[in-house]
Amino acid sequence: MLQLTRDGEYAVRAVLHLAAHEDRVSLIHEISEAQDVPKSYLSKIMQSLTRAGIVKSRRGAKGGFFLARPAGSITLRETIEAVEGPIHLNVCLIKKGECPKDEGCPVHPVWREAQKKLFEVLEGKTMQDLVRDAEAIQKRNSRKLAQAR
Amino acid sequence: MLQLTRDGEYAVRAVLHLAAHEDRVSLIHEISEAQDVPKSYLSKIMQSLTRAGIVKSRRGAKGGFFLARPAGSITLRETIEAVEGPIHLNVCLIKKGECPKDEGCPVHPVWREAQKKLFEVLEGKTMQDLVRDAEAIQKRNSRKLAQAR
DNA sequence: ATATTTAAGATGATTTTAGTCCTGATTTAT
DNA sequence: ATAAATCAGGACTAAAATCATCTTAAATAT
Repeated sequence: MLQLTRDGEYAVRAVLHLAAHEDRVSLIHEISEAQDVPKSYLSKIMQSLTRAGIVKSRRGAKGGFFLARPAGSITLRETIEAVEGPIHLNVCLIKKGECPKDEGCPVHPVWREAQKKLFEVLEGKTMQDLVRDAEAIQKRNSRKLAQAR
Repeated sequence: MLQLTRDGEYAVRAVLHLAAHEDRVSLIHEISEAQDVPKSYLSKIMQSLTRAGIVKSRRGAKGGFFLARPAGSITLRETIEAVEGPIHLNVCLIKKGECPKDEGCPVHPVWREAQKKLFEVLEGKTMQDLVRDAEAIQKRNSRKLAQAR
């Protein structure tokens, strides 16, 4: 459907949560509540993120999740692909031979271009950027609220 | 899966075929063979394209399909959305209220930007452009073939 | 030991995808 | 008038993807 799945959306929310609380570990339960993601489902998402090397986990008491690397080095694209697999806007971009025409198809370069542009946007934002953006939005909203009084 | 479905791919092939043979009507059977699309499936695709006002049809002997408008006025985006419905890279772009955070979400503007970029690419190519591109590729390939001899 | 957490795998309901097939409506040719 | 050619529309289906849930195992802190 040319649309991000829940997997990708939930992964972004989870990593963003960890990025906003980089100083400590976060529990599945906590992330689930704060980010509005079903707990048992989130558990699967976190497993993928761990395997992808984006987050790390510690089991047992005092355990939980935390970023494996600085938030400034984790992009949206990386986070999404960790749970959804590599993004290919059209099957013809997966590899040679997926399209009958393949070379010789005039639409192929258009999809390549579209995907490149998409990647530029998704790679242009790190989790650190997004945490800062969220803070800015927060500040703007509370100022608005103060004015309304 | 953030990927174009067969519907969209087939629609593009079909409209491209009509654009390359704008002087006459094309049969389902013919398009199916030439563009490698299952015949009975293509029938559905053509119905959507007709309803969307991109192609016109005539029934009966000497009937078939043809473009409803000049190929230069039909974009890739339009063709795809005719069969897949409006493109929304993320559910949060469908309308307000689809996302729990909605306003206040720092990721939302990123998706808006990504979608804008995608639309720019898909709207920047008309069916006329693509037919010309295909001809250029054809010419280049036959020149290469001649050199190889 | 025990309580707390994540890891991994099995399972399942619902929706989407990617088709097929049949009947009917329309148009043209004879 | 009738037959032949074509598209229109709807019913149907198999397989895959989506979006979860649940249970058991493993690791860790106290």
